[in-house]
Amino acid sequence: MNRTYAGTLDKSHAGSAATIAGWVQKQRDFGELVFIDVRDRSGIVQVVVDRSKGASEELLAIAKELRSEFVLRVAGEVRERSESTKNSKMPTGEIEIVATSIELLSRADTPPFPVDDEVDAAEDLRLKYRYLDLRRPALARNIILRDRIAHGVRDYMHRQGFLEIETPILTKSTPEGARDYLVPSRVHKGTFYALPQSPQIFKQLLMVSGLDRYYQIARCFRDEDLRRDRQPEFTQVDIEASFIDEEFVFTLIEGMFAEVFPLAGIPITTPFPRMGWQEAMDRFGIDRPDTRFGMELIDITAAAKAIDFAAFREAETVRGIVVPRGSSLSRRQIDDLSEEAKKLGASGLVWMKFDGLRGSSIKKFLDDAKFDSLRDALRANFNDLALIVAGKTTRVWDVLGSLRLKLGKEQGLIPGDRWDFLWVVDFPLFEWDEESGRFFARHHPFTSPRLEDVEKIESDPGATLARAYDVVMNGLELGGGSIRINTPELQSRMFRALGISDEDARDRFGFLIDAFRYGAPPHGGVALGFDRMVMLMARAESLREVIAFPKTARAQDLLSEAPSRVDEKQLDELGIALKRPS
RNA sequence: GGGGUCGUAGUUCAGUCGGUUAGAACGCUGGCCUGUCACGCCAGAGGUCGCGGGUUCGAGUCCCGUCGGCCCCGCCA
Repeated sequence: MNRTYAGTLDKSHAGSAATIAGWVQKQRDFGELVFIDVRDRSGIVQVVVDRSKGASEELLAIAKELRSEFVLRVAGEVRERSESTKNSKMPTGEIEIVATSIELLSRADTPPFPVDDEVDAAEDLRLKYRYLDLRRPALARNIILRDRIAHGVRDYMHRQGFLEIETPILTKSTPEGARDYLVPSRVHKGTFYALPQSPQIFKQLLMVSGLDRYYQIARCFRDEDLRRDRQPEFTQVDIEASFIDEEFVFTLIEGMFAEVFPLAGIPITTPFPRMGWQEAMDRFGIDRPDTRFGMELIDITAAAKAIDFAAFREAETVRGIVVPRGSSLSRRQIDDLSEEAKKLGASGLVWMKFDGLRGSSIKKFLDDAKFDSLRDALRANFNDLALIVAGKTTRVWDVLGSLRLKLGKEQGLIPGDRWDFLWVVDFPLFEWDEESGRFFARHHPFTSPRLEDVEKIESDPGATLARAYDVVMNGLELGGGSIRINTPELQSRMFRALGISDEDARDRFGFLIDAFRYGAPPHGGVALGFDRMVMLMARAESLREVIAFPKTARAQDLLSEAPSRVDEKQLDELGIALKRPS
């Protein structure tokens, strides 16, 4: 049976026979004349049954019986419509199929919501009936795009000589990092597998194995709370290669993006600009800067210290952002920003308006000369608004970085059709954690320090730079990676610096440390957030729009109703007793 | 864990200051209709106002609790 996709038909098929199969989008009954819009994954085409043009009584009877979402197969002849009946709103609007036979394959209950791009049904309903939601062309298009991108990635990686290798899903829990999803072992009662947060250790082992160039479109699991761009199970394009350096990774990824992003009409210019972590923080207050607009952070510590204002005098740094034409913001709006700043940890937010009135929240500390000196330091123009935060540098980065993004969106400063790709490099190797009073690995504990920084691991950990890199687009982290440590000696020093005892390290990563004793090549890699890539390319607002069966904000699958209770018998077999049976 | 917001017919929503029988549109059911594509016309069915409790003569509306969707903070090496 030669089936054609409905959406692919056009004038060039006029006069030829065609068979389509799909769902009834809409039936319009005129008595002796019936139109049926038939939908399949490619689109919609109009079928016509016309008694006056020779359609049989039986055919008409079937056509009249059709309801939304009935499944049918239609055979007929493609015909160009007369000029007056063409529909320019439909891609197939110039033609229709004159049915010679209609086979009713399946009836359907009235759907709980209309299967139509126009209608915004409640999200929980859409998730419960996901199979219906996926019939909607807009959503189906995203899933189809996802396939194209995955295929593009595989094709590219294969040509670059990479092997697609699967790694275990049932693996070992390695605390530190995200919370693990655990799977109890039946054979070894009281023990648990963990689902992988990423295939990190396995891909490094594959390098020790000499397989040399690995990639995988890998499912990863993290038991943390969700966001619109975070699902508990998600997909990474995971990559690792031996005998390579940073430049290899940059070129590889730029080449991949140059192939894949144009599939969604997004232009790619390579090579991507690079920015040091320090510069990113100083200019944008964040390690994944959105470079599509200005309003950068400006250091005004020198000018601010000249003012007799305690919060400035005592601060480690004083920095500000200048909102173009922001002097029109109301007191209320500025108060909201102030509150936002406090929520982010600022002790206060100083504002200055550069209109004729020279308004400021610290006006009583400012004479005209000092007001102007701050204005000059901020390089502000007439009618601009400055927002200034003083305090610890990391805190100031945080607050101003967030306010910058918020204002950029609200003030419409972000140009719509721009795609700013960027490498962020020279990350610090460690990050100081106030709470526990120790250093953490910023990326992960296998990341190599820069060669010239190796001695700082012990002498000045905070100043040690890593051979790590992130690829960022429009302020979104698309992926990150590093060149890894490949000697047991350096790895041990790293663990010690992190306060992980030899015993601990043995227990958690012993197999990797062991492996490194048997000849580990220099290697490194990167992991890309595949769902996020698809989301960007689909111009979707949420990851849920690009995953076939996503979970809710509370990590449930409303379709299958997972997670769910299990039989007492199943728990017994696993040697598990619930603490609070209910 | 915290904050915000939403929850009324199958769907999307309206519902005034707490007051009589809870409405609209779409959808659905039946009928008519030959060029529609948001078809049109006629008739009709359809409600646990998320759930539980409270205040009140009286609650969709007020109060408390709870459940669920979404967004944000924390969290996500």
